Amino acid sequence: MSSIVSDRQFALIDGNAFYVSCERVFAPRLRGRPVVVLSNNDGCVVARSDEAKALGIGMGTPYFKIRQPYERAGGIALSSNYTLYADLSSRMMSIIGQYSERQEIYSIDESFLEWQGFRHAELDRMAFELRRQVGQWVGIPVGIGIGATKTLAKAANRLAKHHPDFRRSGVCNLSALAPARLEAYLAGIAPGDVWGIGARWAARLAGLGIRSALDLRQVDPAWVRLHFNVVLERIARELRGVACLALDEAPPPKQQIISSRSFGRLITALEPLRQAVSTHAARAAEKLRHEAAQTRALTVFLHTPPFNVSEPQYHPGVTIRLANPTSDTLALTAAALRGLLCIYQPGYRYQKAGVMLLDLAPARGEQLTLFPDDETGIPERSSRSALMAVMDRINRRMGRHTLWTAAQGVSGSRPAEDWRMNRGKLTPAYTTQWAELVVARAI
DNA sequence: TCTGGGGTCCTAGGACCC
DNA sequence: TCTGGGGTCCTAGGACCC
Repeated sequence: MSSIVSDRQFALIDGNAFYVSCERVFAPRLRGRPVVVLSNNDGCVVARSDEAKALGIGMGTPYFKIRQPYERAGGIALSSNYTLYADLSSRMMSIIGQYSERQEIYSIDESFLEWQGFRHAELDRMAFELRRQVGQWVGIPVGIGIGATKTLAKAANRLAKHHPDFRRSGVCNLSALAPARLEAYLAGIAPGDVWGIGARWAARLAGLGIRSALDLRQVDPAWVRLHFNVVLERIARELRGVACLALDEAPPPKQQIISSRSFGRLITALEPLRQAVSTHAARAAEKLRHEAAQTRALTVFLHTPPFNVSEPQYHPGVTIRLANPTSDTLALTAAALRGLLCIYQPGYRYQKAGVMLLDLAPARGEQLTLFPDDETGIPERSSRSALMAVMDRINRRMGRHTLWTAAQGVSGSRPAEDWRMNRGKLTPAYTTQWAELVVARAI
């Protein structure tokens, strides 16, 4: 078997409990202990170490619900340190990229590779070497799954992490297995654990007698199309080894950009909402320029807390069309603040605000109207884009809060951020701030 | 007291066009 | 006796992902 040269194979490489592993690189005291990383505002659990999983901590659990027993059991909780995770991610991804001409970076901790024309023994050897190298160079443990389709590679990755036959090596190559063994492993995977199948579909599938990935592989794809849709049909075909999902090497241009945050406390007054909306407009505009794109429409929205039924609920949103496509922070801020005035109602306690940019287009070759609108007078366009370029450069070089708009508010030498989120358990920016580097001392 | 943020794809139905 | 056919665009809603 292992001497046969394979046709195209997909590998899925991902970091185990990635955020927790990033934290452990620089804080050895976290090793061997239950550790969770919390979402923004220290709200929900978004990453768990094996030890935390063993305590029964579920993914997405609101932290306040488990905090007391968890901490009593010696558990540690940390705020999300995205600066650190993004930096370690890019180091990990560049190592992974050395192992194939074709790589898709699928998320902050997951990457697909495509391999063609290798013997299975060579595939396995490369996978082991990759795993060893990422472990040694970045300090992140990874799991690797190999299969004939992306969906099978995902399933293999799951087995590499959870199944006793593969957990020790951390590598699972489903394509190298005899059909009967492959089917035996697929029989042990619940439909809801297959990539692309969520809780809703899993429940409906169970009602129709589909109780494993193997069952789904064996039903007629046309039947799946009839009872569900083309998305699930593709998943069923992929489980049969028919590749329906291609490797996406270059991410397609974004279709929308969102910036939003829950507040650290509920807010009723207009001024802090203006500051928050201005900050979201500025962040969204910065992302837009990073994409080399412009927008022709922007939505502003507010939310009252969705979980407290005794409070009056209100979640308005308004979309503002722009006469000229733009990526100018000042123009987008002005439009967003106009939108805020349309939807703001006093008397509610707001929990969240955000700005979405829709209808994006590449920055070059845009259609201008004959008539400049108030915020982006055509004669000023080129000096405005030069201003934005300078602002982005300064903020990249000197730090995020070096230049900002007055509408974001001022508090000392920073934006006001009265609405700032809670991040009480934040670890240092170990790899991106000189002042926060780890110092090793000889004893 | 305390429940994240940022995305994608597909479908159905209505408006509108030639 | 009896009202075409084919197409696009937009929106809302539903499902999923990490």
